[in-house]
Amino acid sequence: MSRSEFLEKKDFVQTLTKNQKIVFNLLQSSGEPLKAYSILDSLKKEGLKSPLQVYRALDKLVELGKIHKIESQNSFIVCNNSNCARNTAFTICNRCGDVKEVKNSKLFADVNALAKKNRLNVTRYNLEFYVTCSSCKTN
Amino acid sequence: MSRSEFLEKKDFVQTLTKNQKIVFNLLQSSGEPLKAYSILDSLKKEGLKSPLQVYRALDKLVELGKIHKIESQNSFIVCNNSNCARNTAFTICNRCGDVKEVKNSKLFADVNALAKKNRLNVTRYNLEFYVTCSSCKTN
DNA sequence: CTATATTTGTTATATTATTACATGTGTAAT
DNA sequence: ATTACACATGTAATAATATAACAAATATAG
Repeated sequence: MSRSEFLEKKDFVQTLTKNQKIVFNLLQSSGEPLKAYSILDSLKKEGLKSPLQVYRALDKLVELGKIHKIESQNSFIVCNNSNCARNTAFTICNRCGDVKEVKNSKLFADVNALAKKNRLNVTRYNLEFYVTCSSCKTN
Repeated sequence: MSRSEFLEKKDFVQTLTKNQKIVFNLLQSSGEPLKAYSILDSLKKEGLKSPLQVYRALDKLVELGKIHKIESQNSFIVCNNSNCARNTAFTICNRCGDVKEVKNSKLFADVNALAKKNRLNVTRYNLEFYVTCSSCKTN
């Protein structure tokens, strides 16, 4: 069994590689979305030197479903929703850009139902809600 | 009344400026998503010289709701759905990248209802369905 | 052990997007 | 008509985001 075959099996504990780990840890400790080059800057002290090292780790983490890319911001955030199946739903503040992953798993089921109802053969979806976040609303 | 005030009124026929027109016409005649620099290349003969000219036109057209940006592809496509209210829903083929705007207006209402149900104060949303398109499926 | 898959390192370069500043053009109010 | 303002345009430079190409190191399966 090749590594890639192994990784496709369902119940395994993914062993991240060195670079994947340090990128993932940074994203996790940050909690908010980070951009590739800001990750690179932060991880210079850990020995990362080139954008490609970061992008490779990010790509793999996205593939594994451990992080998500927020397309409209070119940023990356730790997955908050263990059942997401790589589906993503975010609220993004129009004003300050603050991003939160929508956790409500009913929503995910509902969107899947919508897709089915519309006969879309969907493998995955990404839903971005643009909002005015509560702290921006009061100011 | 300033131009911007005028433009905010509901029933007006937007007069696009020169650059906005030629960018919009290209997108319309293309029918498929185009990228900014490919638009620039195509419009060199019309006198466009710099990326900024294209980006400025694109920004305004997006703002007017006449085109949409497909975030995950950095591409732009003419709006197909006169009632979209700047909401967007696309299918994007995993394999060939082919993009189609979802026209079904019931879907838009349903997503809005979902947002309301989840108490998200949504001004606009973007929904990207990743699919395997029919022509990729057969090949 | 060794063949293979995967990860890493490194340099260079491609692609996407914005800043900054000067100039032109249409419209409104005086 | 003249001034003032908003908006649009032109242009050069540069920033930000992402990938290609290739060599070397490391892990895993057989």
